[in-house]
Amino acid sequence: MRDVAKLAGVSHQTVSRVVNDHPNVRAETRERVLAAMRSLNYRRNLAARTLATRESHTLGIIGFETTLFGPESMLYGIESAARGAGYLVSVATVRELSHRPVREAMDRLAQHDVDGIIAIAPKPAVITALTHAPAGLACVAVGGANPVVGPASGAGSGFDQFPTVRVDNAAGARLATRHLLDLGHATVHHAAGPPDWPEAQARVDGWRETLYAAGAVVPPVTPGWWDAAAGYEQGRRLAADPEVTAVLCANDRIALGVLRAMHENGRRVPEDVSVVGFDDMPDSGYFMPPLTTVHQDFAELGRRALALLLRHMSRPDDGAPPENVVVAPDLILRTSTAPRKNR
Amino acid sequence: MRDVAKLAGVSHQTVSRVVNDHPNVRAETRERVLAAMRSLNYRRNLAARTLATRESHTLGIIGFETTLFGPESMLYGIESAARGAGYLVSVATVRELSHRPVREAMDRLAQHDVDGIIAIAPKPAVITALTHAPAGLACVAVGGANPVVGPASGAGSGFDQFPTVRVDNAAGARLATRHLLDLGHATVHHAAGPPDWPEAQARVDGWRETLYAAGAVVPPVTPGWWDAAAGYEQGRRLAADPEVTAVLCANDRIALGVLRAMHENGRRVPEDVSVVGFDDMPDSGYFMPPLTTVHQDFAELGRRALALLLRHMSRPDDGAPPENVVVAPDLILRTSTAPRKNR
DNA sequence: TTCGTGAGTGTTACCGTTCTCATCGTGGTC
DNA sequence: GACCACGATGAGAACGGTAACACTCACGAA
Repeated sequence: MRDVAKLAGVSHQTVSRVVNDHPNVRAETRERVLAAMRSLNYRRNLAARTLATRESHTLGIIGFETTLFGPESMLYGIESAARGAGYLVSVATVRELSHRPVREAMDRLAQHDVDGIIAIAPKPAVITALTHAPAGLACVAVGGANPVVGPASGAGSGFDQFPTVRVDNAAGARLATRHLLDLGHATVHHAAGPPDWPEAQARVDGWRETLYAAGAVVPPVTPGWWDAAAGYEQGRRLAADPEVTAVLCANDRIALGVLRAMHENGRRVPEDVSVVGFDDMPDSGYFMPPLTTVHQDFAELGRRALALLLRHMSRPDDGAPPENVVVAPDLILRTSTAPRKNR
Repeated sequence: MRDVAKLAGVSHQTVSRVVNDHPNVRAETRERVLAAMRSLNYRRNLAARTLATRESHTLGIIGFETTLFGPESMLYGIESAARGAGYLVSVATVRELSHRPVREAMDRLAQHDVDGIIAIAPKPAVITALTHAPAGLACVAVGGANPVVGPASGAGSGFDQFPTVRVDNAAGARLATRHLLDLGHATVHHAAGPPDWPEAQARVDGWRETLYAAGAVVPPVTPGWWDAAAGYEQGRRLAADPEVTAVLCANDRIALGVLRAMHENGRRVPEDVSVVGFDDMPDSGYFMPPLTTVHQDFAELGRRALALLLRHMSRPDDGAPPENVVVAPDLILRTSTAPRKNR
């Protein structure tokens, strides 16, 4: 910068003004500085800027060290939006969604002076860990359960401390369950996800609630995981039960496993059993049969999270309660669901 | 740091020595400084350190803004290895794998003072863009085609300029094709990926080469993409042709589409047609039928890339030719392949 | 004329480290 | 006893920007 200043015959401060688009610079001077910058191939040093301003123009993302479809897509949504806003994105992953690792990840990001953090926070431990963020470091949580509405969203839940963005999982489950009931199924079984994930729990809740409201029997739920292997296990159990005519799966990968288990047991989908997924992964339209599923727009979720973070950063602690954005999912009808057969 | 120095009754320089584990500090002094650091909850400011040392302890990753299974998994492999080596990882994605966007991504990372860059570089344009990296910025490319062996790997290809890590795609395709021929299939058809991706092309090459060596007919190849929709299109064509008894798919998602097309056309897998995939995605064992496929260890690829980058960073431009690591894939046998039926 | 005002510019300090070099004991060597 | 090497420490100058403030005009109002 000193060299640029010398070449342009101005002070380094004027160069700084040009770089930062400060209005009070004569057009001719600006031009001269720009020319000097070009000819010296000048690039401003962000480390120095960070040191002086305490703004790194870098955002941190805390993610789960596993390739789950949702988090991935969000990462891209966030990154591309961040790029547009002039931020670079740094990633810190955790092998386990518990307090300690998340805090370490946060410390690592904080040490690198990130201006804000977006945590992909499917489990409550992540949110509580976020509570210990250094003062002044803006955080947003994305994913997880639906915030409890009304006065019940008490202290300590995190929802009253951080802006959050999430999909209305319960609503998605309701949509899907309702759809199956409307097709004439007496009740709907559920191939659940891991019970300690609020997202999975919210889907259970939405499902159970809908059955209850319809006066249908609520079948028992067994704990699972998010992949096809777990879905297959659950599917074998469900396929063996002749009462089962409709299954809501906690995500598409589970549905894939269920589909396979049904097939192996000679239960045709959708003729004998209807199956619904959750997520709408890019290929679920090519399952056998193409999967009716609840669509979540993860990229949009990422963009919303970024927007929220940026807003939160610009007006730190204004006393207003944090925003909790909830995105509505919708049901994609394909051919894995059909009216219940007459027996 | 000044505060810590004052509290410990030493100079800031001594604090710096303690922080950096410099040997020449009396044990008792070190202890006093550490105590002061603890009581003031001191954390060193990385921006200042970066400014002084020109080392940011941050690595950049250039990725493709699409959720493809491989790149995802590599990201995690790299990140977790980088963490172990004391680096933070920043991500810059590109919407398009051409020169301009990649260069912009690189500039963005360079401006943030990354110490090195790992580019997920499935297309040659990425590598040529890397050629324009600022001097002294270490780069490693991961993915893409197999480096040409022997003197043919001429100038300009990039392989002679950057360390690279990749899976031997041609070998994987050979493995799979050989397997199908060994099962008695007269020839093997190929549901290809995008022809402008060297990885897809290398798979075509390995496949064609094996057929040729076996004296089998080499069926024509039509261009595709990496997803199930494209696989379905190709699958419909293949299913309509009674000559087709074995299909090698350029990846598992394509295989999913092919499987579905076969099913719709009444061609049973594996009884009538054998199908092999490529990648070994976590759920491909739950396709119908479970997919025989070529396994790639993406996480390992990421780790290797990081190791290479670190080595490259520590001894810049030693004149030695860059290393090109090639990882061998292996074939996972499941039930989508079977001996050819007698007709 | 005199003064205030605001645009355009320069001066100096400061952000929190590390680097280079100087200083001061201390003990071993000749 | 003089000399030297070395361990332990400190002082000051970078590193490359931005912030705060001072200064100089030109111009319009009092």
